[in-house]
Amino acid sequence: MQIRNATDFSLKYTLESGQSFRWTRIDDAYHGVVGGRILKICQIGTTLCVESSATEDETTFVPFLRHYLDIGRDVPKILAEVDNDAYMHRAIEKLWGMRILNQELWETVASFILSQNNNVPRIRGIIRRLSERFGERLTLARYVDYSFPTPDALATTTEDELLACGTGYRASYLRDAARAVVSGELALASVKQMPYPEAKRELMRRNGIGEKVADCICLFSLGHLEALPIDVWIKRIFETLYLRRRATHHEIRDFAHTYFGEGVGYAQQYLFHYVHEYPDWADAEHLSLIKADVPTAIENGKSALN
DNA sequence: TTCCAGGAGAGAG
DNA sequence: CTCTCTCATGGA
Repeated sequence: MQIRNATDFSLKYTLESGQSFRWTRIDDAYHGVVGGRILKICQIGTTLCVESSATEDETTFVPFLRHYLDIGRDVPKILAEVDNDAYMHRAIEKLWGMRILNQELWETVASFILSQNNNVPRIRGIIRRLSERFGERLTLARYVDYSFPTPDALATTTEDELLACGTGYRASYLRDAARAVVSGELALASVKQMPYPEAKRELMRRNGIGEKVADCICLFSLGHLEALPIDVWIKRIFETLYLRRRATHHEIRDFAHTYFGEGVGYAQQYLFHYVHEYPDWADAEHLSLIKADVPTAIENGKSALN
């Protein structure tokens, strides 16, 4: 099956920018599990070639996948709105086509609970072991993978079995969240209907979901582009490039939202991935890109800073 | 050995 | 409100 006219889209940057932990590149094709089936996707120009382990109805599958990959949203327009300085301009230019996924909600909740105080390779390993242990075996040709465990599967297991997958102290957070979904105390279907502030607040009622994880869920699953997950990297980036001083999360949030506007989630993702792709992100040459623009940036953000 | 990773919670001040 | 300490794990 093919998806045509995927313009201003990069499969590589979209799937390798730390928002999903489930995709593996083999040669030029990405293999992953979405919605209980294995997908194999490769990009040739503006065409995506897709294979599925399930029998797909093209009339529903193509729109589903376009939504998952955020194709169809006018991302160039959003990027134009956050393109406020030479530094951001370079990030957009280098990572052109990167989009923010709309991932399945339960998987995103569970994955980012596991992400706290952890690194991407380890998070991927934990999720892989949880899926092997509690998910359903799937095959596409000779490729084998496992569906993400259902809330029920994780709610009815023991904490020791979760620990055996490498979750560490996050095991109880994960199991409690699974139980809350099963009991209906955390109503995922209704969270999907909520505007950003309510969705975030509802998610943060769970033990193990703080502000950053809630923002990741809002951004990477629910399409709330005004969400700004502040991890150690985003804090470092804003302190180094824009605020040029030690800053609290509140100050960073205030500045970023004023400076970048409604598309701050997209701006954040380009900055986050850029500094990972380019380890020299804060060298003299890079700092010179933004130096002339900083006073403007601070000025634009000042109304929110005091 | 220590430090770090897409942090959060509990407690103290 | 902010600051500090701890939490399990493995790779650098």
